[in-house]
Amino acid sequence: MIDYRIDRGSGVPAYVQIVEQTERALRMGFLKVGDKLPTAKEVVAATAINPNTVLRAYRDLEQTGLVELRRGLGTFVTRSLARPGAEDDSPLRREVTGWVARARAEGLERADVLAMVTAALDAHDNEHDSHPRATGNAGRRTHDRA
Amino acid sequence: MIDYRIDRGSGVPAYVQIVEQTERALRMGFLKVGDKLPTAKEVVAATAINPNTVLRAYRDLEQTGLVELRRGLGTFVTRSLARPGAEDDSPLRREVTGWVARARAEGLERADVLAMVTAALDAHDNEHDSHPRATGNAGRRTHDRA
Amino acid sequence: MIDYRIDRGSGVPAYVQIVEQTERALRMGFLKVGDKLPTAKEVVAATAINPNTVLRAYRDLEQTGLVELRRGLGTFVTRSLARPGAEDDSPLRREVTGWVARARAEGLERADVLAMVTAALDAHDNEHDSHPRATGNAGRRTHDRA
Amino acid sequence: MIDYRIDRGSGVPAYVQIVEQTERALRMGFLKVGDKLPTAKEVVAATAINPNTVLRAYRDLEQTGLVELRRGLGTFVTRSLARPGAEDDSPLRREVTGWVARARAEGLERADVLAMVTAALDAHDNEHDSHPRATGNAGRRTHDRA
DNA sequence: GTGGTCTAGACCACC
DNA sequence: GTGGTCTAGACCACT
Repeated sequence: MIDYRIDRGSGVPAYVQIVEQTERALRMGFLKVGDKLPTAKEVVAATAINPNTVLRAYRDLEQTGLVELRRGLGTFVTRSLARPGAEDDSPLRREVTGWVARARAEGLERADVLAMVTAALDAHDNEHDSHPRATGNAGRRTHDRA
Repeated sequence: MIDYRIDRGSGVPAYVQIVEQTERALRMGFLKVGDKLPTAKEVVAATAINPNTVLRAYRDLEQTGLVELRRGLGTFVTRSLARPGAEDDSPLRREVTGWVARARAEGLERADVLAMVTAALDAHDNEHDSHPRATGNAGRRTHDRA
Repeated sequence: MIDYRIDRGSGVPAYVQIVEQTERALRMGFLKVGDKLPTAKEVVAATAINPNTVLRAYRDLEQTGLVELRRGLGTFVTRSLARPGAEDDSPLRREVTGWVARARAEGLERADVLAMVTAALDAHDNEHDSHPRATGNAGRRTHDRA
Repeated sequence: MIDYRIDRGSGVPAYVQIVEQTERALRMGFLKVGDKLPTAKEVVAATAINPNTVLRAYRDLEQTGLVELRRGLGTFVTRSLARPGAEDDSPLRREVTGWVARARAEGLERADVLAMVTAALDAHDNEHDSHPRATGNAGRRTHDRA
């Protein structure tokens, strides 16, 4: 069961954080079609945010076609975002796991690690083709934050 | 000169995006002590957001001691967040550059790449001690988003 | 300026009524691209529903790409649903105007008139082709109520 | 036998859709006094909604005096809403049938057709006296949606 | 007991 | 002054 972590004080709305974390779990295959999301009540118990805020996030996810809210039953995944190449045992996964371990061992913080990857993405996308970007973290569209 | 990219429609407040991007540039050494940030006017011209929003972000950065607003002159970096190990020509940088290129070549999107790194960070931090986290993207503190 | 009428006690959520009425106005060309919707405050003054309920409806319309919410400015139409054949002076419009007048003159209520049209639509769609329906008023998809 | 079509995702409660469709069938004479409504079980089989939801709708219809629930026997129509002028072979019916066919032939969708009629009703009722309305779809009273 | 709507009011983001 | 988020709590729809 996905376990949301809300960073109050990050300036990012709580419902956006839930949407982002859910999408990330879908991309990684941690959540699969048919899986049940925690009930609003469970999220409230775990995060101390308001049930309405959770429902707002779930409604957003429903409108993008990723989940389905079934009254009386719960909220269920209806679409996967899993990518070939991102599986748990793929070469890319194994490589990034090692790289992250080395970076952490060198004393880099979580934010440093993410900054390096973002910079690498920016550089790559600027050199190759279509959609260049300079320093931005902003997605080309909504939900491009990871 | 840093070039902000604002993703309207991501749900993340514009001023937060500016702060995040600035901190990322500081971590990567793209911005150094003494460097001048673009004026609010320049940012407005480039992003079509309101000057007050830019100033709000700069004020936040000033309060965390990263920049200094000098009236009539501009906004200047006063503190670096650069890390040894994250330099442009460090092994870690070279490795991540290659890894990102391979991931992109396999068809993974920007969001997939960031999701994989976040998952690797979560896994690492869960196994090794201090700051465990499960699925969260949220930083331990404010501004830990990359 | 569109003038929403909320039927409390119809069982239909207020925000759905706002969405339906807005879409209808778009189909009829009463609202055009660039037009401003009333502010939440104005709707509240006119209908005595809560501002959050209005915003919920506007958010829904935004997510279907019909309007854009601009903070500090208001809510604006971004896409038309106008159909050739439904213009104010089209033959179809003139015919239906006359027909409605005759129906009303014969003592039929508003609900009778709409029931007749719905029945005619059902009969037509059942005979011709693809998507038959019997008695339903329900749309093939969301927002098919008029 | 009336055949309910529930549009899940329209935002309109299922029991309201059943009530609306039943009233429409009564107005059109598709259901007559003494006719039996489908059992909750039959509706469930056809629509995949919960039996309690069907019963809730039938109870509403009973309270408005349109049907009678006879335990062990079923639900029966006790009052007609049929209107002279709305019969199957009336001039008005023939006219609207032709008009609908032309509208559909011109490529108008179901929702366009209903929007045009609603607009015509609004215009008519605004000009002629008693019950003016501008853009609304809402009925003067409960259950005035067609 | 699930999700869903609505209300009320406080505070924030943006123009 | 606009829309936006979040909270709190009441009541409803549905399984």
